Amino acid sequence: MLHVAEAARVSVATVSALINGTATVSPGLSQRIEQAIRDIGYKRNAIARSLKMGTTRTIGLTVPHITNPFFTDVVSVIQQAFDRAGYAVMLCCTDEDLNTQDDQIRLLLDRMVDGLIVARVGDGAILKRIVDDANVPVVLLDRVCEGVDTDAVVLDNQRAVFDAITHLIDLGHRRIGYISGSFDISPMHDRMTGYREALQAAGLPVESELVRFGNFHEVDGYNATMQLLSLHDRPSAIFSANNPMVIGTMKAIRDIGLSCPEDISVACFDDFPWSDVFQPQLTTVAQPVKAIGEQAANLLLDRLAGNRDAPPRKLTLKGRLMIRNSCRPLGAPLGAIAQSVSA
Amino acid sequence: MLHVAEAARVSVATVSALINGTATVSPGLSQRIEQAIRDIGYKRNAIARSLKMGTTRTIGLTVPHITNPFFTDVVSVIQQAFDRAGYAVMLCCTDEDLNTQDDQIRLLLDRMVDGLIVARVGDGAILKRIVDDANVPVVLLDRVCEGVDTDAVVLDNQRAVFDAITHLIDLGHRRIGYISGSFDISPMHDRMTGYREALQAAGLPVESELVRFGNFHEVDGYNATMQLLSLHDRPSAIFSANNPMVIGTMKAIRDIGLSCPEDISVACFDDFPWSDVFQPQLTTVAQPVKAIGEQAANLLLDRLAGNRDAPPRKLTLKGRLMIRNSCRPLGAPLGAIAQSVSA
DNA sequence: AGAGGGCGATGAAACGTTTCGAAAATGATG
DNA sequence: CATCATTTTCGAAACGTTTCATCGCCCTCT
Repeated sequence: MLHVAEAARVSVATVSALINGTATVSPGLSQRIEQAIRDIGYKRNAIARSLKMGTTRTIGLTVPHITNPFFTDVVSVIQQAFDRAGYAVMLCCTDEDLNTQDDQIRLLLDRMVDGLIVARVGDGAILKRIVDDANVPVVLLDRVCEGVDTDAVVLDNQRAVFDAITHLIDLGHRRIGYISGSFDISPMHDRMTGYREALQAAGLPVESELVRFGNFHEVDGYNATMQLLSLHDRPSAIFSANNPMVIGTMKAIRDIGLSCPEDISVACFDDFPWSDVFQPQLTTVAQPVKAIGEQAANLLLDRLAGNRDAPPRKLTLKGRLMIRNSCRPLGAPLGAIAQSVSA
Repeated sequence: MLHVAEAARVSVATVSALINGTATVSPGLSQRIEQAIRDIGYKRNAIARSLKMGTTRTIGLTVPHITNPFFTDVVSVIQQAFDRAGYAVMLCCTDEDLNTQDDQIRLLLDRMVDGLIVARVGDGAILKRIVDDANVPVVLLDRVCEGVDTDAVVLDNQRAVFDAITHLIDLGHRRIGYISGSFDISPMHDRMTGYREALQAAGLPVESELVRFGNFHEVDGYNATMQLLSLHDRPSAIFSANNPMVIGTMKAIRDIGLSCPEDISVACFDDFPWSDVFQPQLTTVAQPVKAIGEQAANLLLDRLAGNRDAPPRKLTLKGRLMIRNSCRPLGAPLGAIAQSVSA
């Protein structure tokens, strides 16, 4: 900018005024300055600007795993929304690890991000402390956190799983295996509650041998399914509480020599693009990923636009049960499967 | 830092020296300063530091679509690598749009990223200009760009497709449909070449009615497949040059009332995690995503470590044909499919 | 014609660091 | 004890912006 000012024989203040439109500058000088900018190929240094202005027009986004298709989609939507608004997005993946998450959030705050969208991991206490003394707005995504009073976008997980399990019960299933992630994040807790309540509402017992825990990865789903399938009285259906784990479930079913849905029905949380072109077509709980991402972005953009003092807003969206042919009616002949399928 | 200095009754220079370890400071002062840092809860402002140092420890990463599983995986690996190295990653998605890409790269450069990893889009001329006068190292990912002489990591696309098409020919297929992305990015060109050469090597004609173009999205694959399937003499196999488009292919096959592999064989570029748990299990060309991501990260990290003058390095990795049951031997009875499957 | 008002341009301070040369303190040596 | 060498500390400039108070100019009004 100094060079531009010299070339145009004006002061840097005038150049700044022209670039930002913060004051009127006469046509003559404007032209000289614009010419100088072109000649020199001047680009404003956003770092210096950030330092002076105290804002970076950059936000931080941390998710557990970008390869989990739910997060892939949400990240994609959020990225687009902020791109439109002229913000850059710094992406971090915590790999479900608490320390990694803390480090990354600190890294982001050091870099003076203007805001944060966090799909948290692990215990909320440290997150709370970090967020409290960071002076930027934070939006919690997918996973809320008691004690951390801030904007959030979540799914009605309990209801969604309730509906899914009820669907299985309606099909005649009585022993329904359930594979959960660990309880220290809210959705896993709520989903489990939905499972339990659906069984109770149907007058069925909640048997602990039918509930297994994993750490969100494919291998965890595999192991859990192996255990369920080797039970003395094995379940006729399995519900997996996230998407990567259901891959493990399908592999376990294949490896043990069973097939879905003939021998065992499967449903899971989170839809994915391939779900209705391959067999079996998985019955899933589809999250409204587009809405989730956009709402999260909007909440943060609203804070960034200056609406700092509004009370925390918590948006709860509804999941949608996508009924396909991976769950068969129990007792009905196999040919009846087709009838239970809806597009 | 000023506050810390005052609290510890030293100069800011001393505080800086202690924090960065750039000079020895006596035990007495060290203790006072550290105490003050704790008391005040001081965090170094990375923006101010960047301005002074001329480095942000942040890199820019642009890909066409993060929802394309190939890019999802590569982004994930790259992100991890830079996270380990203490760098932040700014992610942009160009949506295969040239102008978006230009805007985003400019945005990143304005923010003084230390380096750039680009899976480019469209014409390379503008990219070249941007990269030339940006003074940061650039690594091209997946898609090279003649005229842009810089580090790059790509796949041997030609060979990979050659192998895949040859596999189809070996199975007895003679009319093989091919769905390509547009030619202005190098891999699509090379993949097409592989297709053509495989046919020629087998003494088969290259028929233009069997080659269709799309813009990388599912809907393009759908339309292209519809066209191929309504040909007077329809192909017995279809190869789709990327992953999102093959979903469209499968949907078109389903919608038209055919089934794979009984009526038509399908293979495609890019593997995905579900490929061997659902039916049909797609025969794919798997890219070594982990290696691609890590090599790209390493090339850039090496430049960032100071190795600026080394000549451009171009790494070419090999794809791997994953033979599954979505391609059936022509002429053989259906039962023979199982024999053509390898784990 | 002189005063006042509005507009356009500018100089300089500030944002929070790092760094360099100089000053001060310390220790060793004659 | 004076001198010198060495170590530790510090003041101030610089990074590239934005912003505010000021200044000069021209126009208008009495």
